[in-house]
Amino acid sequence: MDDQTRMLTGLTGLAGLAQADVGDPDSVRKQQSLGQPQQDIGDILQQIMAITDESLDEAQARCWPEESPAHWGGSDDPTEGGRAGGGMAGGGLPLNFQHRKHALNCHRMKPALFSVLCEIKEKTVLSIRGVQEEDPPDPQIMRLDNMLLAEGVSGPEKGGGSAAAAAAAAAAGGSPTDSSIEHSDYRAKLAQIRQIYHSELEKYEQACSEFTNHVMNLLREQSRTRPISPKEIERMVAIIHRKFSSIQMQLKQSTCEAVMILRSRFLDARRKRRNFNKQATEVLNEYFYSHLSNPYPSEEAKEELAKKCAITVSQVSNWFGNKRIRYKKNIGKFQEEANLYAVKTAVDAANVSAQASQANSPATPNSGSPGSYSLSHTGDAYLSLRSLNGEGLNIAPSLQPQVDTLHRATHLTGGYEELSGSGLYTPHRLDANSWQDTTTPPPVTSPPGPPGSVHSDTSN
DNA sequence: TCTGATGATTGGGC
DNA sequence: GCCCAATCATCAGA
Repeated sequence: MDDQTRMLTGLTGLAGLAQADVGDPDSVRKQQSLGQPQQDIGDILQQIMAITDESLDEAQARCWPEESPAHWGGSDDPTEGGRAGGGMAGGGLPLNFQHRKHALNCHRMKPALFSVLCEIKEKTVLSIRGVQEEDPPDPQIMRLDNMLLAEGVSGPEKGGGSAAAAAAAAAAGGSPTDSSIEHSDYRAKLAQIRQIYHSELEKYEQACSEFTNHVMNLLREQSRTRPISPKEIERMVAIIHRKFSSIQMQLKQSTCEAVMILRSRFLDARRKRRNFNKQATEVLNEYFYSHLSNPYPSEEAKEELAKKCAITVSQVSNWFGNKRIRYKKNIGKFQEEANLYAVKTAVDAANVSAQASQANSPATPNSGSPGSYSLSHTGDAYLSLRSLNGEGLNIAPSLQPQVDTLHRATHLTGGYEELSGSGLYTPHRLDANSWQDTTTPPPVTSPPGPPGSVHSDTSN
C-alpha cells in the first residue's frame, strides 16, 4: 500500500504538473471553469486504488449485490451498498461495475492519467526489467549457427555437406564405387536432416508469429482498461521471441548432434572397416613371409604394394604393423601360414626361373630398378629357392634352416602337408638377432642397409 | 549370439 | 616420422 500511496501522490503531482506546468493561464482558467480538476483526479485515483485493493469476491459482492451468492442467501446488509457508494465521488455514478468502468473510460481526464500511469510504469518496473533482460548475443547460438552453416544444413545447400561427404569417402579408403555410394548416402541423409531442420524451423517461426500476434492483440485490447505502453508491448514481444529462440536453440542443438552422429558414422574409418580382398592379403603375406628376416617394406615397396592391393600406403603400413606384432606374439600360430607362403613363393620363383632358363636368359634377382621389389625375386624365400636350385648364392646363415626346410619341402617331400605337419619350418629360428627376438634390438634399428629397405634382405 | 580374425587408432618411445 | 603395443570396433564364420 505504501507504493500505491506513493504512486497516488506522484500521480496527483504529475497530473497537476501536466496541466499547470505549461504555465498557460488559459488552461488554469479552463480547469477552474471545468470545476475542480484536482479533486476529479483524486477521485478517479481513489476509485482505481479501491479497485486494486479489492479482492475478486469483494468486487463481485459490491458490484453485483443482488446477484452475489452472499445476497442470494437473503442478506440485506446496508453497508455493502453504502461502501460501494461511498467510494464514488460525487455519489452520482451508478453502483454497477460496468457503469463505473464506462464512467472511468469516458472521463475527460482518463487519457492524461493513462499516459502518466504508463510513464510511471515504464520508469519503475520496466526500466528495471529492461536492464536485466538485455542479454548479449549467446555465443552458443553463434557456434551452432556457424556449424550448421558449415555443414550445409542452414544457408545454401551446397558446400560443407559435399565436402564432408568427400572427406568421408576419402577416409573410408574403399573403392571408388564404394566411395560414391557412401557419398550419395551421406548427402541423402544430410539432406534429410536439412529438410527436417527447416520444416521444424518454419513451424517454430509460424508458432512464434501466431503467438506474438495473439499476445499483441490481447495487450492492445487490455490497453484500453489498464496502462500498457507500446514499449511494454514491444518488450513482451521481445520476451516471446527470446523464449522461442531458446526452443530454436534446442532444435539447432539436436540438429548439430544429428549431423555429428552422421559425420562420425561416415568419417570414422573403424566403422568403415572392410577386410582386404583375398588377393590383397595374399600379396601382403607373400611380401611379409618372403621378407621375414626384415619385414619392413620401404616407402617405395609400400607404394607398390598399395598399388597392387588397391589400398593406401598407410593401410599397408597398418597391415605390416599388425602383422609383425601378431606374428611375433604367436609364431606358432602363423607357422602354417609361413610355410604355405614360403612354398608358394618358392614355386612361383621356380616357375620364373624355369622360364628364364628356357629363354636362355638367367634370372637376375636384382635386375629391377633400385627401390623396386619383386615378390618372386627378392627376399629370403627367393634366396632359399636359388639355393634349392643349386645356384649357390650367398645366403645369410640365419636363413639356412628355412632353405633346408624348403629344400626338403620342394624336393624331398614335395608337399606342404608333410612340411607343416613335421614342423620343419621354424621361422623363429631364422635369425638370433632378427626382429622377432624381443630381447635384442630388431633389425629396423640396425639393419645392414637403410631401415625398411627391401634390398637389405637380398644383401643379407 | 559368440568368438576369433582383422583393420584402424592411440599413446609412448626413439 | 616410424614403430611397437594395447586397444577398439567391425567382420565373418560357427
